[in-house]
Amino acid sequence: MTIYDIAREAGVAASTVSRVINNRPGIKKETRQKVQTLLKKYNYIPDAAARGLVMQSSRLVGILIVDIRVAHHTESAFVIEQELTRRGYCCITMGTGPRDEDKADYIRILEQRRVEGVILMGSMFETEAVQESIKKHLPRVPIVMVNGYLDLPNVSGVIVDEDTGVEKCVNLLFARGKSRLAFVLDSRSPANFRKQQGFCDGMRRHGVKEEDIWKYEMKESSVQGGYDITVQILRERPDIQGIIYTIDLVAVGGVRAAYDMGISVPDRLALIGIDNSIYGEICIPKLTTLDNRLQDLSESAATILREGLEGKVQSKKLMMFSEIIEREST
Amino acid sequence: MTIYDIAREAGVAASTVSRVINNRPGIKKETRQKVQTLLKKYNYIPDAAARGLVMQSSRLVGILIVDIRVAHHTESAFVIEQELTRRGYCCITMGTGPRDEDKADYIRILEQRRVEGVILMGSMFETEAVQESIKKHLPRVPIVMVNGYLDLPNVSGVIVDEDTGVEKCVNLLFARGKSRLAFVLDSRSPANFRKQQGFCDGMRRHGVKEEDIWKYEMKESSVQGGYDITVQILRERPDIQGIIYTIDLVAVGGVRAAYDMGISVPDRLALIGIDNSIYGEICIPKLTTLDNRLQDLSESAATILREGLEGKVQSKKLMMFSEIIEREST
DNA sequence: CTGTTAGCGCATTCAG
DNA sequence: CTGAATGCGCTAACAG
Repeated sequence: MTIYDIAREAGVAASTVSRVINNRPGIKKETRQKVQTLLKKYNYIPDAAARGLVMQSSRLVGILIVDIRVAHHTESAFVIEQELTRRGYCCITMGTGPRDEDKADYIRILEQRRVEGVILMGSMFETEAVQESIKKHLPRVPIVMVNGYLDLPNVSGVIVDEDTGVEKCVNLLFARGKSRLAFVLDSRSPANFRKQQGFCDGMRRHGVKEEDIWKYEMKESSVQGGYDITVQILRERPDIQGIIYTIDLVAVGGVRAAYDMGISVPDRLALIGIDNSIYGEICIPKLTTLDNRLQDLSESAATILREGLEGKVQSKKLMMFSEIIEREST
Repeated sequence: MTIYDIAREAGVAASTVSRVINNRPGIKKETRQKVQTLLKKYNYIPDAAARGLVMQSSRLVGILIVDIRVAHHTESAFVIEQELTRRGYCCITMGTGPRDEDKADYIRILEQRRVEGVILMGSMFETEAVQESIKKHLPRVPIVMVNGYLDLPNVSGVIVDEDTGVEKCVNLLFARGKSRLAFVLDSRSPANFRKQQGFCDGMRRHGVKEEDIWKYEMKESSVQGGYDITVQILRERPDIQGIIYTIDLVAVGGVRAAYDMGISVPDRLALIGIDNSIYGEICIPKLTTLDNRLQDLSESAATILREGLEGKVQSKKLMMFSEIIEREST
């Protein structure tokens, strides 16, 4: 069913049908009526591709997420999609997978679909390959990174100061009398390295010697992974007093490990996660966590992208501040 | 940058460029070389909309999810997207929101984008309005529902027998010596009503009188909501011995409520959730749960949709069997 | 082996 | 107020 089919049956020209569809003025009432009846009769819906072709605009926004199973990323995507959908854009979100070349390739796919704006979710997109792909394929399309940044004229970033946030966590633990601390990295994302940097800075500021700044890295970012690494840490360093994890999901595995080993939290061991996710509210004791304010981050990202879509200024770098939510594990 | 721009600079016709792009045979090696060099030079990527228009095919698959924040739905979407992307389709997933008219409207949006296949995630799409919208807008496009079904010639459903699954949960609790049981409904989806039905059937089969089949419904599907309703249940029925929740997320709220009220799990109170989600592994004690095998469900859904995309048979109804994973809460 | 022509479905001139 | 003609970027059929 095309406008021509409708036009023929209505005994008018295709352009008239087009005018009716787009509510253009200057159509006789009866003609408009007649056409509209037919449109309804055949459940006619214009082809977005054809319309986009002639209008030179797709009204499409791409949201790229490395892994849509990661809770805090879908939370963000939800907020952003809501806002942009309200503004008349059609948000298509896609999972790229962790491989760098695939992430870059999805930039190409977005060019192919002629998106008018892009959201990049998470610091995992802060890579050379992605940067090059943007330069190649989407050098003029407004792009906003959530918790990440790339130095390109059309890319904006909304980031949270997780480094100083983690430093504050270190301070909190010291204030609670815990000074022998470890840091657990769940995956090698730029954001996580920033967190680790904050940990090291905090420890140094407290006069801890370099060899007593304990850093651990895990194989798999999961509850089980958090469990395993925590057991290992407790074996290697029986006198440890506190652990900071890059992500709640992994920290709750640590809570369980402590429980199974008969180590009381927070008395003997204090635990802190990051993200202020639902996981931290489930476990017993409830997890102290660094709130990186993803909700606010996402809203800002949506706003900045909207401005970009409307042709306003680009390439902002917005910084937000994280804060500790102290619960039962410290 | 269009094929015409490339063609002009290469001194050939547009169709030649098109042939090179699509690896058509019968092009002189040098010509192909010359064109390819230019394609690379300008990072040329064909416009999917224009190509789709003339090829009468979009290679687009739509995945509709009511709320992308719901973990088990994104888990499913992840699996399906992986499979279909591997087959050369471009998956666009969108969050519809809970309102019935919005869900129906997204069917229209998918028609507008001329998708070639659709995944509907969850039983929430099992509504009159969605059914009508499919009849109106996508009567010929293969559609697969994950854990749901609509009786339409182009719609297939992969569903899990959660009703008999819940009945098995009832049996388990009776086997553990628990006979005074309650059922908690977290939201009014068809799947949840099926679960409740299974609960009632199971109770009746054990000779429980109708007035002793306790059913509760909550306002908000969340950990806190599960906490609140559990406190309420324990107040109203101090002698209760077991609770089955429609979803793990809510059940873990119940675990916490029991903990705070000093009620030992599972000795005095047994708790069961549904979904076999990560939440159940986090809480202490670990949650016994009904595994509805979403992974398998999703893989089957992807396979069926793929067959539909390839023009094979449609409108299957595939049933899978859930099974109890007993952990520490029963 | 390559160029010319036509048309996918639509919106937008420009005439009338 | 409406129709005919044109072109968006691309592929395919047909010539040559």
